[in-house]
Amino acid sequence: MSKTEESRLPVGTQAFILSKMYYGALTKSLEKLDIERYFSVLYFLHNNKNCCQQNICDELKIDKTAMVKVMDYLSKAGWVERKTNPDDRREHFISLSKKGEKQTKEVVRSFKAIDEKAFSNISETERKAFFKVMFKVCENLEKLPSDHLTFNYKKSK
Amino acid sequence: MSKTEESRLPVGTQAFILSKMYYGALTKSLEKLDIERYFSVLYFLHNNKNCCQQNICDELKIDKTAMVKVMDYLSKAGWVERKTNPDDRREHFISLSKKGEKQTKEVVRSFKAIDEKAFSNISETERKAFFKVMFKVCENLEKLPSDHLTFNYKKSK
DNA sequence: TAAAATAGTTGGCAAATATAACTAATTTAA
DNA sequence: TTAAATTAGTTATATTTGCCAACTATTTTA
Repeated sequence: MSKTEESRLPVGTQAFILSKMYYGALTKSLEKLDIERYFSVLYFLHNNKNCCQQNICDELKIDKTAMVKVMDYLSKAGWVERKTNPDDRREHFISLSKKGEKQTKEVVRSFKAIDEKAFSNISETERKAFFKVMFKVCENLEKLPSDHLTFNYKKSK
Repeated sequence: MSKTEESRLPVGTQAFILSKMYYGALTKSLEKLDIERYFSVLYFLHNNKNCCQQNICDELKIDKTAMVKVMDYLSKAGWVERKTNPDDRREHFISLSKKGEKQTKEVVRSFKAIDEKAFSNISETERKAFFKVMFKVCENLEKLPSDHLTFNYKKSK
């Protein structure tokens, strides 16, 4: 199972595999809820109050037209509410509803439980170092020229 | 940009973001090719001879019905060939064609170039430790009960 | 104050993901 | 040793996602 440096998968591929397994486990552990998608958005909203859709798009690298559908789904299910920002009426503040707030606690618990299990045999030091590198890699990747990426403010033609 | 331990995203979410940025950059850097998808499969085939479709599915966590479409796409484009394994005629060995072999070198170069840039300001030691943790996390996640995951041999009902 | 940029929306299309049901070949276990 | 179970690959289908172009409303800029 262990790979040599030569044959190991590229970091992007390995990260994608990790995320697929992670969401498989997460979705399984949350199947009793009345929604079955977009848990990462709820996690984000739990930690970020008064953000608008574009903020979520930027942080989670989700396309803004996809975000409309996410919000339709979550507000229809009664988890989130959209409120126009009075100081910039283009923006819609997104907040968890009473129900969403309550249920999201369960979502966050599941996320943390799976993180816990994912790092079960890994020391605190190693885990911190791992995330430090992960953030650096993301920062580096953000600088590279990129295709169809998610925040389509301006078309490159 | 740096996160506290409390507010940082779950590892699965962060890995997914990383992979989206990674593939954005990769796709951009390979846009001159006559294919525009499934580069990770080609990378895998470059390092693994005489594998059948299921091997690729298992390693890259891709559903086997999706793999059929991947193989249709790549063989139609003339990059790969399917050959029945004479020792187990259920299996189709997948190999790179002459053209695929040649072009995949370019794909592998691009992967390695982006990995290089992704880890540009990260030491060799840190990088190795990072991948070690990444593999451990994947191993841990593999053990968890999981939904609709990709290798659907047996239905859990 | 006209032009440019931004937040969000809509509609459409291609691709990704998952399920169910199938064929053919091989392995297993009674 | 053969009937049952499993496996590799395929087909068909439905749903979701990702991306683009075009649009409205609002705010920023020059």
